[in-house]
Amino acid sequence: MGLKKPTVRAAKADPDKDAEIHDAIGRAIMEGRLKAGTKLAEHKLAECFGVSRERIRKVLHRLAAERRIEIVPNRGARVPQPTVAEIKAVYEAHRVLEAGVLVQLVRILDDAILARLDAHLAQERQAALNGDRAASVRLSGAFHIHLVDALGNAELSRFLRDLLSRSSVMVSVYEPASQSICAVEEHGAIVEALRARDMPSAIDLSRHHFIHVEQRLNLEFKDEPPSDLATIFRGLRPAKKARPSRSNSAGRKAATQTY
Amino acid sequence: MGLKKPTVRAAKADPDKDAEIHDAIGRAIMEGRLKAGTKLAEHKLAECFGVSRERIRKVLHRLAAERRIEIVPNRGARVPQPTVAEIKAVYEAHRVLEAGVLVQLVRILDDAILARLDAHLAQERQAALNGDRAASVRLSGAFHIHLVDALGNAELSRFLRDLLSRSSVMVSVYEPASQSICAVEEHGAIVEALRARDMPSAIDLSRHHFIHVEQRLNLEFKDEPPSDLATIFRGLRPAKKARPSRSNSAGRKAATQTY
DNA sequence: TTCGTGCCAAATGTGCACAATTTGAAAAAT
DNA sequence: ATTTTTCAAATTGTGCACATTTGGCACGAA
Repeated sequence: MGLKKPTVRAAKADPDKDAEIHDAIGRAIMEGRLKAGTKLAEHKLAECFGVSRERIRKVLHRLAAERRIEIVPNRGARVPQPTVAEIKAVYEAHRVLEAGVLVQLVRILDDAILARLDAHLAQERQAALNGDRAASVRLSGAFHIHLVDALGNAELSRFLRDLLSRSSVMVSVYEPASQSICAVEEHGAIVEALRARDMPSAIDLSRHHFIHVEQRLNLEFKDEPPSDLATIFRGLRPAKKARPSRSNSAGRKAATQTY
Repeated sequence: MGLKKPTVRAAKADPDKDAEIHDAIGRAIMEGRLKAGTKLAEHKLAECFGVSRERIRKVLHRLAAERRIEIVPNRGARVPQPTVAEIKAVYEAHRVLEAGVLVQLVRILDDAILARLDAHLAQERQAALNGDRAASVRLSGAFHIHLVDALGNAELSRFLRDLLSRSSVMVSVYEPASQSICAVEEHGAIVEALRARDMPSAIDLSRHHFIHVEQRLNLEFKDEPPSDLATIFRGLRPAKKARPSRSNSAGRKAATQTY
């Protein structure tokens, strides 16, 4: 068909195609394009991505193992619709984890780590000054990732990412009062407490920070209509009749969570 | 047992057969019967359990998603052989998590929780008095589970269980100096600090407790021959030619981890 | 109208056959 | 003797066909 094909007979043996689809669905959930409660029918997705049904099936089960979708036997997969209690549990888990992280961080803190955190804060402040809301949201979440990653512990980093990927689903159900710009200086205060090796203060600041974030959530239930799969995953099919359309329209809307 | 069969024609539609196999393999890893590095061939396992290969395949991929085995494409599944660095990371993660748990636990602590912890300590002391080593080991691990579960947070509880299931693989590779009876009174000291709402002490006691546990690990590499699948999963096959052999020889050797 | 019953379309679960890849070892070459 | 090449057996990956289950719709009775 085209001039250049990575494999002459692309029909078989695609080692990272699975990952591609996995990411596509995962991102669609993260970014709120797939509304909570939407059914993920196997053969519809297979059609959307132009692959066989079993490949979709495998990806779906993997996503379920990661708790990013829900599968009930014989009834298919859906985007989860978390309850208020579950949301609070995720935020609490993040809060508890971060307290432990801060305890350890005070012990191993060095100038390099502080420098990285300072650099990140500078970025956050700059974004706030520029009024760049998308960047603010992104950087605000990244702050907490920086904290865990500073410990260099793969287990802890992975757990935090799990929590973040789950909380992103939640903000699409219980929409946050998004006008409140994330409190950059709350992050700054935590870093200052760290610099002073003041562990109790750091923990307390972190705790209150999370309480503020939680308060911003609007716990009114938002019942949105399910999404249309074909619309969402447009342009990802490996070129059947329509052109591949280089300009991927996905990724426009950034994640809405605010930390 | 043999008189009643749940489904007369068990050939199809077995909703919890998957879980059964998943648990069987999972436990075999946890209890150290499956040595690190052992290859988990799909065909052999299918034969062992008397089911089709795809069922095994599904279970294997689920175990891989839970990070309890490793699957490399086209090369099959193996029981992981964690490095020293990975082991230390798991222990550190547990330590960091428990610090955060203690911070929160001091805040929400009430008499009911303290009573449960006291009851558990009584069990631990009793087991130590009786010289019941198996019970000591089991209860010693359960103590930390009690701590997280006291928060009533499903996310945190699940994460801790993940960590425990992974560290159990590790002790089978790097054998602990098992003669050292687990320090019951280190657990007791943590509870006392909690009772006094002395958060810094509780964290410090927990930290040192983990350091002691880590020191008990013999980080000399132990290269054991791979296990024989047919031997390990004997008596689980749904009776083909050989007798079901009611006396299950498995489960003799308890988990060896010591907290 | 409302509830119960039964049937049919659609979606999910599973076994099987075949394709593709790895591996181990024998054979060939340096 | 050591390295490279080749090939076959074994193992994993995948598409397809079919079995099973679910959910809704029509139909009829209270």
